[in-house]
Amino acid sequence: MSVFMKMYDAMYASLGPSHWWPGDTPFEIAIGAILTQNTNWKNVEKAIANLKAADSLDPEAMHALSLEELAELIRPAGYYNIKAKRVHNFLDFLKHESDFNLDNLKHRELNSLRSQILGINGVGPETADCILLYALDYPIFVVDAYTQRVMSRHGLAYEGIDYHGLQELFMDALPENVALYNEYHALIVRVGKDWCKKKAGLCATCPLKSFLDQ
DNA sequence: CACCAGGCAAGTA
DNA sequence: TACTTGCATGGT
Repeated sequence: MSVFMKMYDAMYASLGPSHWWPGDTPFEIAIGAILTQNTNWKNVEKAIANLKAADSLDPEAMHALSLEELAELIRPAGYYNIKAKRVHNFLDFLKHESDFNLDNLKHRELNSLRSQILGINGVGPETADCILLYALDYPIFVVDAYTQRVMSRHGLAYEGIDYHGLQELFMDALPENVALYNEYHALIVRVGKDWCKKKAGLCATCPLKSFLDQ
């Protein structure tokens, strides 16, 4: 068995299922992916609650809002002016490419759809991959700052490895499986948040300790 | 008070 | 290509 599967098994055995991505619909998940850029998820929840309360968590309704109105609703998520533009850019894309229906994107080939989504101003590799995996069920591995930190801190990747380098590491080693990619990323985030923090510490109780000691 | 949070684009050299 | 900076609220 590969190191990557052993790592997964160690985290899953210790932490159990993560139930990601939180969100009632694929659309809510996609919007959440943009709102959570460099931002605590708790703040995103407040923004999403505001959108729901305003009956605006809907592609057409949200697209009809002015940037000012949108910014005000998503204010708790931080960077609200720039995120209002980013969300609107994504909604423009949805309008023109899928008639405001995310499901209409699902028949497309992964790599070409990924390129198109990356073409949206404000959607970079992580956000695009979150949308593809968590909202559209494509088999793409999501990398983030936690992945970078957890892997390099444990000597499983060199410092400075870039997004796609890290992504290839996982995707070359793992079977192409949406449920596996989904849970794996979620587990890494949980380990990153609770044990492998920026300011070191807590390694003694880290779920990866037993796996690494072998 | 400082630091961090499920990034990205634009500017600079 | 490889850095640096702006964007901003809310929790610890």
